[in-house]
Amino acid sequence: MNLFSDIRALVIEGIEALQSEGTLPAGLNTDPVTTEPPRDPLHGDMATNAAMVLAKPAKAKPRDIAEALAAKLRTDARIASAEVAGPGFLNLRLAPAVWQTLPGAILRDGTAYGRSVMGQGKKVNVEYVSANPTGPMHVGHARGAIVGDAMASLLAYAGYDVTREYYINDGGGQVDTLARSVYLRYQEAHDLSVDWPEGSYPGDYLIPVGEALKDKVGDIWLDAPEEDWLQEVREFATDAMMELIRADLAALGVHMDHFFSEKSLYGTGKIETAIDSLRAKGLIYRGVLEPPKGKKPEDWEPREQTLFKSTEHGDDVDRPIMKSDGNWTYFAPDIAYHYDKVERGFDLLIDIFGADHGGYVKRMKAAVSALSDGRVPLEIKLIQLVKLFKNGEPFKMSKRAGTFVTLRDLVDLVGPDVARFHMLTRKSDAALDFDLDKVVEQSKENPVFYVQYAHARICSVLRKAADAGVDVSDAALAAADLSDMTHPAEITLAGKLAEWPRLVEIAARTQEPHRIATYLSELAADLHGLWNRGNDQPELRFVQDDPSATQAKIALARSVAVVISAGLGILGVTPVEEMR
RNA sequence: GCACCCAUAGCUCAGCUGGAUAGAGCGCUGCCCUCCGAAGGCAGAGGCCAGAGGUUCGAAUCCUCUUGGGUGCGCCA
Repeated sequence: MNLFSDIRALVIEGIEALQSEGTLPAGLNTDPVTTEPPRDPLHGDMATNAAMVLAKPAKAKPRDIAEALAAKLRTDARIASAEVAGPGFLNLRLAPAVWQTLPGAILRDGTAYGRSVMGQGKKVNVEYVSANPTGPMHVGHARGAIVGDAMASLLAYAGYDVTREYYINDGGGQVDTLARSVYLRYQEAHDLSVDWPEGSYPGDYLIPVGEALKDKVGDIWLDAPEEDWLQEVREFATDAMMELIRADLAALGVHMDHFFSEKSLYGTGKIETAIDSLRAKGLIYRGVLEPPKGKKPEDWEPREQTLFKSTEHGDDVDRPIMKSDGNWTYFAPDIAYHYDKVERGFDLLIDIFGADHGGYVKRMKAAVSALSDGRVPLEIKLIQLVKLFKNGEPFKMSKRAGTFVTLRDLVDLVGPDVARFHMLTRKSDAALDFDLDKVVEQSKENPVFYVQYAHARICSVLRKAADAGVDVSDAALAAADLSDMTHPAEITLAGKLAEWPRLVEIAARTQEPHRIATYLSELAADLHGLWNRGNDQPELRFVQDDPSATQAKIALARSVAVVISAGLGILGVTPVEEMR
């Protein structure tokens, strides 16, 4: 059920009728024809641009087309009025009956109202978080995790076949550093005093890992050379870190379908296969790069290395894939990983990166373009940083002062629902302010509360009506007679509900889950607006003296609750039934 | 130096594959609380959409340039 596409279909029918009677020429492309909510409600319920986009190909004046189309549309029972306005807009007002049937339709569909088939079951891989397994995740990771997770849910709701994936960077030198740090904690667990070299990970979170290692192997590695223990400690340490990370993600409500290990690419020929695929396309060569301009390359010396000709696929310079010591650069396994994704048959790849990886976008897109011969698009979303505040003051994070805020701290302080909703209130390519106190405040300026409150209010009304003996089951409400639902405030609210399926498609197409949060805030505002009118106008209250009148009023309210539930479901936020 | 991202009300930000008189919250001004939940409500003032060109019937939206801010730029991932 999508009122906007229903009416659009009606508009297209009208255009076809005009074509068959010769008023409009045949063969017009109607794809650009849209039906959308008018900016000003005074213009009507819905507007179409049909006359304006058809004017040029039909070689006719927009207003003439609009008049002819209006005459056709007026014959349909669903159209109460059709007026030409401005440069050629056709403003439509829908018959009250159309609005009156909407809540029932929503209640029959439940939270599936708004689902779309837009994605056509296409396979999408959303890779997000992918934090290094060297320690607990911080607040910045939280935003990427939340945006990625909501993106995945949104695309699934819009009809895509979604896989949520995490790439574990467990193959590089940093995990050696991690292993050495754990080894030091292991020595400490045996009451040895140790020195922490530059660049190690001295965080407290490795103390229990060192203890656990001691419990597992005793003292066998205490005096052993590094080559004896490095490999095993590395595995032990990354396993421990991934356990930590999985638990943190679970606390946020994030659950991956698949964890992909970088290490699994080494020694298995997978990197070589991927690089060979590029070599077969003539994109791998030995060469010398120019030094970057502007930056002072103090120890720059021209050096021949193995390069990927990423400039063939839109990058600015070619990129090295092998270090001078013969090892792969970090880029090589990344190529192999994306090659694997392409081989797994995904139709669309989405990577969620931190903004500090912006310089990496072009080369990664170039790699996927080359590997898939341009068949598989790679979309990369950069997540801007989160600025933490506490009571209006910037909150300085410092490991030394003990004020470093981890993802787990964040969840413990504000809860997963508040964290998730607030992180999704801004588009992800803009920086976000997160005030640890204000996000839990219960006031209108806090959208998390405002939306939750709307849902709770509706639940409260349902409880009240049920206490009065009214049947408030969705089945009963869906069958209620809404022919008295005519007040503008009620129609406005129904109009907002009608926008939901359309908004889902816009959000999915633009891959911007924050639009869901924005919409929910608007919907909540309309609900509260109707509620407040009930203060002055008793006929607008949801609970009436007459049970059947109450059912009619509540059907509208309940359908708002259903859409809020659906929207919050995409965002991964629990709709609450009571506020305390 | 180059690349990418950002710039909308005093503040924080929405703004639909280009559409009509650019919206919300906060703050400000004025009214309102016996009323389904005042955890507020209604109304008002407040804009050169950073600037300049261009494309278009039509531009906050697309293109070019300029300015201001962020991020990144060969053997770290």
